[in-house]
Amino acid sequence: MSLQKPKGTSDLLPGTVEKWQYLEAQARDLCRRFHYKEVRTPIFEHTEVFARGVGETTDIVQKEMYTFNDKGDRSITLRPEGTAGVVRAFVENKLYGEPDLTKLYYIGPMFRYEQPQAGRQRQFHQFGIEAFGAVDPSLDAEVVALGYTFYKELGLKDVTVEINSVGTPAIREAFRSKLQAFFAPVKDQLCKDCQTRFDRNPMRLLDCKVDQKFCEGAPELLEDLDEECRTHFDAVLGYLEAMKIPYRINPRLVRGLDYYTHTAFEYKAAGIGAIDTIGGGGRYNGLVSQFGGPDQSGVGLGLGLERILIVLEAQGVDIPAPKPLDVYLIGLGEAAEKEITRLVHELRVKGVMAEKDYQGRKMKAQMKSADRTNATYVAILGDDELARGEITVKAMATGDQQAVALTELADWILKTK
RNA sequence: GCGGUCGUGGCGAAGUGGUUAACGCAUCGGUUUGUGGAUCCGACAUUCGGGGGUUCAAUUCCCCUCGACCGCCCCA
Repeated sequence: MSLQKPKGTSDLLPGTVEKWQYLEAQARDLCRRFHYKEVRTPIFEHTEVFARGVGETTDIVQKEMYTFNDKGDRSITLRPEGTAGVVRAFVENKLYGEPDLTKLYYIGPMFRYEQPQAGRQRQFHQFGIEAFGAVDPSLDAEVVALGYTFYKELGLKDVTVEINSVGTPAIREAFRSKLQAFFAPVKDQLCKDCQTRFDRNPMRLLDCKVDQKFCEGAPELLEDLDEECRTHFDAVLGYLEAMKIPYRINPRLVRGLDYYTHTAFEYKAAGIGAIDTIGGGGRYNGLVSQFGGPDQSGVGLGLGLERILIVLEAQGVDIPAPKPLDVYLIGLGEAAEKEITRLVHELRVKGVMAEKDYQGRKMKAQMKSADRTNATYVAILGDDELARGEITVKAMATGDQQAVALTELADWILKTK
């Protein structure tokens, strides 16, 4: 069948969207308290934004972007991550001119052309934040803390924060050569992937699962940090401790995006098959100027919403159920059914969640329907009630029934809620 | 991009080279001419992801394709 959703995408149907709405509501409230404001940037950008922003050598840019030419022959790319677009918007709109820090958040879809698997889709969703304008390590810590708090408040258990300092581009460059020198003698013995990593991204060698035996005694980036980096990193850790955010230093943590400087971190949790990263972020001090803005710094994070949902499910954490239907109206006979159509509208306008039958089904079927819908009340209107200007209201949980004046039904229901 | 498993009604799931494709759940109707969550009875796939091939005959065998799930690379 050709009329199916593109590979790696999904339809979020009723029953599931409520969970998304809950996640989004939690994220918005969290950001309100941390004083981050929402920003909505385009879902597609000029390819340059990501190619230059994320880094030409990254996997994202090299093989995962949804890129196409539009009718004006411009190269357009569906955003594979959130930071580059937000930085672009920050610079383009000259938000750096504001007297205070710019603290932004976004929630929305991202796109990467990859083979789907557990916790990985071609269209997925991220909740992310970006804070511009301060190099203060307390801001790094705040960003880490916000993500951690988000997980905590959702009820996620056993989330680990891994953190590292990736220094400055100059330090990384030097470290890169040092690593290559270290691995050069055994280069031929490395796995196929590592042979290519050797040239492209030697820091990834340290992460390799098969070549761990060659990693012993390898140089560590943390040891090569200069005074400034070291001080910054220690300060970040100090603030995390002050906020009681547990963390684990992972000296081999490298992120898949080129723009990070100083702080880099990831959140990990079990339960998504082979994948354990549920979010990550870091500081990016050169990115704003690279986009043509002033020399302002930034820190941010991105959290995968699908992955959170998977882990919540795996851990058996309940998400609050949406409110049930207030009342299901049943009309018996032509006159009563007509009145029900008017009444259901009146109730809705007055703020009651109300539903009725549209298929001329028997009363029994309508009762079943009301039961299935989890309606709090069923209101039954027949000729006799209609004549008296009343309606029979039944509480589904207890089975209790009573007559309520038609004119007072809305208030009666609202009062009992 | 590469590798593995799989694709039967709304859902779950059996099945076989051959005249009517089990069963369970759900749904609808009846048992109960105005009362749900129980019982019993009945109804419900010209069709087995799509295309092509082999065959007298294919849902069952072969090829291609699309998709799902899982894994590698990498990440959310």
